[in-house]
Formats: sequence, structure tokens, C-alpha cells
Amino acid sequence: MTIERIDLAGVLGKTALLSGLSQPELQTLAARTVRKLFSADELLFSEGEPCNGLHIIVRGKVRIFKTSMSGREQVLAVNTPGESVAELPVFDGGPFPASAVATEETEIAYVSRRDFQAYCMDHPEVALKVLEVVGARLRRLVGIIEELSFTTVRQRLIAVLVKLAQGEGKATARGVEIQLPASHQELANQLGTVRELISRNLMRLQAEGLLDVDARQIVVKDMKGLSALLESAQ
Amino acid sequence: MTIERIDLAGVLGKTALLSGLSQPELQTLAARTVRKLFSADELLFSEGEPCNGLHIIVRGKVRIFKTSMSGREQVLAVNTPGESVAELPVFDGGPFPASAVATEETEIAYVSRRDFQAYCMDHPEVALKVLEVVGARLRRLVGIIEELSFTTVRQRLIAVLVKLAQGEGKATARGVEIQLPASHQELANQLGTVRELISRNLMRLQAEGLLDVDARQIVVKDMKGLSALLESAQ
DNA sequence: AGCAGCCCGCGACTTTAGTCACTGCAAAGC
DNA sequence: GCTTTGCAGTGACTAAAGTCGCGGGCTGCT
Repeated sequence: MTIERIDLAGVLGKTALLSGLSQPELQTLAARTVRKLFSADELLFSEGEPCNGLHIIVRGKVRIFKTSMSGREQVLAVNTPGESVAELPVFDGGPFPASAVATEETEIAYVSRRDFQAYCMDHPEVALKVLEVVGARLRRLVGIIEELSFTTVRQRLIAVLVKLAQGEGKATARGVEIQLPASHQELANQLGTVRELISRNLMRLQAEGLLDVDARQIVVKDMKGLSALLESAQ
Repeated sequence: MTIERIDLAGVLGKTALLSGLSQPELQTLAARTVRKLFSADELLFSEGEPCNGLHIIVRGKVRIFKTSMSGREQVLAVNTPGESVAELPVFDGGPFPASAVATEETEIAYVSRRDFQAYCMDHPEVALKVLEVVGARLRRLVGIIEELSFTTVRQRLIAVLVKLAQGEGKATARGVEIQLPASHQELANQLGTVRELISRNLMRLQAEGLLDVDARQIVVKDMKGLSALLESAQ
């Protein structure tokens, strides 16, 4: 991790938390901001540590996750530029509820707790923006709970495939071509399960004629059939 | 559900969100507050509905939960007087992420979205308080995710028993006497499982000599043995 | 070329979770 | 009193999840 000091006002104005602020207002915050650089796989912070400031992602990607005693990992969020990380411990004073790691080379704008709280008192609209951002985060957590509690690994996997296909899928003669964004292990961590179940379930869907699987390259042969499995709790 | 109009300033001052405000400040908010009465099992709102205001519990108890297609229920929180319900949709403008029901006769102080947002702009310290409260909520959700993802029903049940015993347990000659706060069904909903597993796991713990179970009356005979099962992922 | 490190497939197995159907019990209401 | 209704216990079963161990392929390094 390296620390740099550069002018940041322009960058900050593009983030979700601070959009809509005037240039001078951004300047005052930028003056109190430190730029930090993290290399791939470097930890930003660990669960349980006290939180001293707000991290805003300028460039790169950050994974937020919990780790179990037995070494399993549950991903809570993957954040990209413009988003902030762990807004909440900044305000409630508690420790980080989860760990964060840079999944690629990542640039962070860092503001100390004290400074950001003071800034919120002066700019109530920023506090409201924070609440908005936190709202989205909370919704995602509730979504994770819903999935863990109500659905099977199979269904969660299908949901991911369908979403991928609808998003960056390329339609071809054989079907919709997609490619998994990460290793089976990483996908398992996001779905709250283990690697083998990803592999097995993909193979099973292939055996059922819905997919063609070639490692991370997947062709969805029967999009309707696949989506149908999501409805009515099959 | 019934609506009343009474003076509320005193009551509001005792809630987590609004403590520390002066009497006149509370008055201005109280003037914009409506008191609502809900009877037991009455819904405050349902998942997906648009959110038009903030609910603050004056008296009673509210359960927040998600429902699955197959009819299962996952409890996200149980809130008591002084706490607020669904603060977040008030700010991010989205629909309620879950449903809320009064589990007993409950009295709510209700403030419209518009009024509360305006109030936050005038009193930034309230916005910060909201963030603090939301922080606690988020931590609990992360805790639920952790439990669902990493632990078995058995472990979650044991955790509940241990917590109960440490809290309102009465030490007797036979062991620590506790009593389940709700039906097996309700407990199952909180732990993200089904009634039968609660029953069976209790019986199993009894067979192992750790408990004496008589419906909701439970005697923890071996507190150490029980807590030991929580460590090291047994 | 050879080796190390990761990633994936897969078989065999155990454990946990969940479903269904039924019984018995006890309080509440008629 | 009887009956309805809700809660708890249980057996038998199915399905899903997770574990262990191994083999095989690809990449990159030396």
C-alpha cells in the first residue's frame, strides 16, 4: 500500500456520495483526503478492526467478505469506482463488520472519520446521500439473506447465469454465449457454498441440455427453460 | 389500525433516533407526527409497497420479515419501543424491502417522508443518528448472513439457548432454567429453517444430556458443554 | 523440458436440511 | 360438554449440501 497526495476534487465529484456538490465544496474535502494505492489481493482492512475513515474507490475493485472459522468465505459485495466502502462504521463508531480486499490494483481516496462527520454536519445533503447509498447496500444484504434462506445453490447459480446472459451475453446460433466472471471458487464464495457444488451444478445443467459448459465458457442453449427453473421454486 | 392525535414530544425525545434534541425541536416534529394503533398480527406494511413515512414504535413490538414463494418466513429483526422501523426506504425512495407486522398491540408515531427529510436537513445531527441506528441494523443483517452461510441449524439453536441462558436464565439446582420466547415455528422463522428441525434438535440435545426439554420450558443441564459446541465448528 | 501452482472434474461418501403425514395434547370458543 | 384450533413430537423418506481425495490440464517460471 502506498500513499500519494494529488488534487482530487474532480475525482470526488464523480462519486455517488458526493455528486452534486460545487467545486469549492469538493476542494475543502479534497484537501482532507489522502490517496492510497493497494495492489491486487492486498487487504484494505479486516473484520473487527476499528474504523478510522471512509474509503472511496477511485480506480480498481474491492471485495467485501466474511470468513468462517473453517476457512470458508462469504462475499457481501463487490465494489467498483465511484462507490464507497464501509460507510457505516464511520458513523456508528463500531469496528468493521467484514473484511475488504482489493481484487486488482486499486486506488482509494481516504477521508478520516472526524473530517467526514464534520463535513456531513456542514452539508446535510451529503448525509442524506450517504443514507441513500447505505439503503442500496442494505437492500443487497437483505437479498443475500433471502437467497441463503429460501433458495438452493442450484437456483442461485441459475440466477447468476440468467443475469449474465441478459447482461453481457452474446447471442449466437448455438444459444447465448457467456463467460463466468471469476473462478468457480470465487463464484462459490459469492453464492455461499463450495467450489464442488458450482462445478457439479453446472455439469448437471449441461446434462439436462440447458447449457454447454467449457470451463468458464458457457453457452445457454435453452434460455426459457433456464429462467423457468427460477419461478415456482423448482 | 386506528389513527389518533396526541401530544408526542415527550415520547419522541425518548427514542433512539431523536434523543438529545431540545423540547421545542421535538415539538416541531411532533406537530407533524401521527399516532397510529395496530392490533396484534396487523400488518404495518408489506414488502414491495412504496414507503411514505417513518414508523417509530411507541409501544408494542414489530417483526420485520421476508416471505418465500413456498410460504416460509425469514425474520430479519424484532423491534421494540424507542426503535424505528424501515428508516432506510424513507431516504432512498425505494419500496420496503421486507414486510412488518405488529406481534402485539402496537402504537406507532408516524412521520411523512417529506417532513422527516426536511427535518434532517435542518438538524444534521439527526441524520447522523439515523446513520448510527442504520449501522446497528446493518451489522445485524451481516450477522444473519454469517449464520446462514456458515453454521448449521443446530448451532444457531444452541447460540439462541446460550444467549437466553446468559440473559434471563434462572440458576437452579438442576441447571439454568430458561423458556423459549416464542413458538417453535416462530423460532424456526428467526433461524431460517422449519419447525420440525427446532423440535428435533432440541430433542437431540436432550438425548445428549445437555438439556431437559418440556415444551417451551428448558433446563440447561450442562452450560459448559453447550457453549463448547459453539466453538470450533462442531 | 520439467516443475509448481492453480483450477476444474468427478466419484464416493456423510451429514444436514427439508417434506409429508400422522398423533397427541391443551386451551379457547360454542 | 364437545369441538375447533394451534402447538409440539415423531417416523419415514428425499434431496441438498458438504467433505475427502485424487487425477488431469493449463500456465508460467526457471
